Amino acid sequence: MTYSISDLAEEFGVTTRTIRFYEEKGLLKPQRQGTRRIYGSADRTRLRLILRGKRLGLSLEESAEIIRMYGSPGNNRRQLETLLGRIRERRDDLLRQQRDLQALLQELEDAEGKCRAALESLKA
Amino acid sequence: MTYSISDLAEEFGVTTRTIRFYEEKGLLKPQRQGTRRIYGSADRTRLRLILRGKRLGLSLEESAEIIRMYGSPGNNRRQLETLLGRIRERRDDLLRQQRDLQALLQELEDAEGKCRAALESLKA
DNA sequence: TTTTTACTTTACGTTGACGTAAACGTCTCG
DNA sequence: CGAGACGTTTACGTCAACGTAAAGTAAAAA
Repeated sequence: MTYSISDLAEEFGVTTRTIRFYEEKGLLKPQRQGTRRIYGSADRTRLRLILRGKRLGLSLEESAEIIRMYGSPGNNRRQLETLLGRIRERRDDLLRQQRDLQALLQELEDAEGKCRAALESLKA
Repeated sequence: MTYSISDLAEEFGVTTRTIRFYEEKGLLKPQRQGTRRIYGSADRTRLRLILRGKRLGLSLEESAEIIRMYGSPGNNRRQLETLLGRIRERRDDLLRQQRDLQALLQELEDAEGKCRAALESLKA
């Protein structure tokens, strides 16, 4: 399956400018048909990963790094070990983020409770 | 307990410029002692919330809104209902983020596995 | 064949979140 | 009393992540 740039833009709710920008930054490398960009399912997946990273507050550079982590197990030992290190760093960041998120959710729940209580007391 | 601007800066690992910037944007309103800023524990808490929001990828404006949610249950009915709506929107965002995060953690774990396997096969 | 429609490149503009530097007060320690 | 240490305001600079507009190409529809 292949997609045009506006197919992807529409599907993911971003502008074509955004997608071209990601390419400019080396995050996407679609095929060309003449001058036109043709995206395959791999490109589509990468875009999905980028946007997910964005929702998580990652920079494009960080998302790019994570994406590189998947693809290239590489074969050099030292490279593998640094990669393993980076993966663990990222994971620790994410675990901290998970705790932050949990706390924030809890507090929003409390706020909702207070809010509903206030509404109740208005009825009375 | 009270704090100077550099007390807070050091404690939270940010610059004083950052803290002044947050004030400029209306997120903090410390007491003044002459021209000096004096922060209380409420300010400190707000700063903590802002920085947590930042780690979660929230903009300052979004963090500001969430902070306002805690403080002001307000008393007007319509106000309370819109507030309740905003709270739920935010919560839905966060729940989505939680799923994103979980997926990313899973994938990082897989990547770690692949990475370790590659290291093993190098030993052999 | 003309006119849309979709796509392209190039390039300058914008916004959020600060960094950085200058120029100035005010303690407090030696 | 002079020198740091810490604070202040003002203002221009910077970087990421796009937005926006101009000017052109190519294919498809009227």
